[in-house]
Amino acid sequence: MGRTFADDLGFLLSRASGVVVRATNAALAEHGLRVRQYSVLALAEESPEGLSQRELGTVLGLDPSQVVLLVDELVAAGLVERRTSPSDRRTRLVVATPEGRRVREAAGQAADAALEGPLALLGEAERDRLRDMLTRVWTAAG
Amino acid sequence: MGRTFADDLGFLLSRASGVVVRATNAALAEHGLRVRQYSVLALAEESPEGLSQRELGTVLGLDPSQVVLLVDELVAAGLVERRTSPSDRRTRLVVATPEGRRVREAAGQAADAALEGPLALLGEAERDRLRDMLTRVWTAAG
DNA sequence: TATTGTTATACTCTATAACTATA
DNA sequence: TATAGTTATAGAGTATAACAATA
Repeated sequence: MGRTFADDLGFLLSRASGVVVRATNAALAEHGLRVRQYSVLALAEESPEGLSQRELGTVLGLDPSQVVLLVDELVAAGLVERRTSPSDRRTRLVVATPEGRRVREAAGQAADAALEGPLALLGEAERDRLRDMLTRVWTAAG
Repeated sequence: MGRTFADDLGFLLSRASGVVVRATNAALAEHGLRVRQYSVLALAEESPEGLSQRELGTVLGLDPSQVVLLVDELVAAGLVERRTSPSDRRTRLVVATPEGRRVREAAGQAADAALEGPLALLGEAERDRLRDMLTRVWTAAG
């Protein structure tokens, strides 16, 4: 079929990811965040009771030790707090603070706007298909 | 529309890229390569006259200074060589050696096989659509 | 002057192992 | 014995700036 390296889906995925992460980091900079921190904040903010660090790592595809450092940074910035789970004292629930919720809202809008550049050539239906396919890549890999 | 962070295309792209890069790196390890080095080798191997480092950086989305280091490593491994362009002595053409061509072939098969895990849930037609969309993301960002 | 490649440096991200506290 | 979190460390990836050689 005459496939060349330019058709390699692994390459295309990592290159597209690169441009999107760069654009998002640039947009998040004015909010004092980077994508990885923002992803932790966003997930915490969407879960009123908070998520355990283990759950965060599982969803994000990060090692638990990386989650610790990201949460440390967000705690230092006053955007999330660690609460010991009432049902299991090993578990630390990560919960967004009021300030964290404000920052997530503002940073989220900046990140969404920054995404419009790289996604400009994709219609809404295509974006839905892309979401679906990328989710299935994650599912198959797990 | 009730969008949550799990729908964020930036997040989905970077997470999918992560699993694919990890799987590919694991498969390339026995060939003494990592994905970035492999990508340079593959592009050089496909172009008999070689590509300039500038071209490599442009296609791969890498800074020229990063290309220098990757080519250094491939040269040290005997997989590519630098040739001064006859038409412009500033330009160094990166050309695969015979050994580089052999390694690219074997490593390419290993990388392709490793991709089948993460891509297992995508049919051939979907993969074509995914290639197309990811290429347009790159185009729009450039 | 502009472009190609190079060197240097700092920072971020990733991978791994060892350890603690709780279960 | 297993799980959640933590600490430490090394290696890989990314971002910038300054510079030499050539155009």
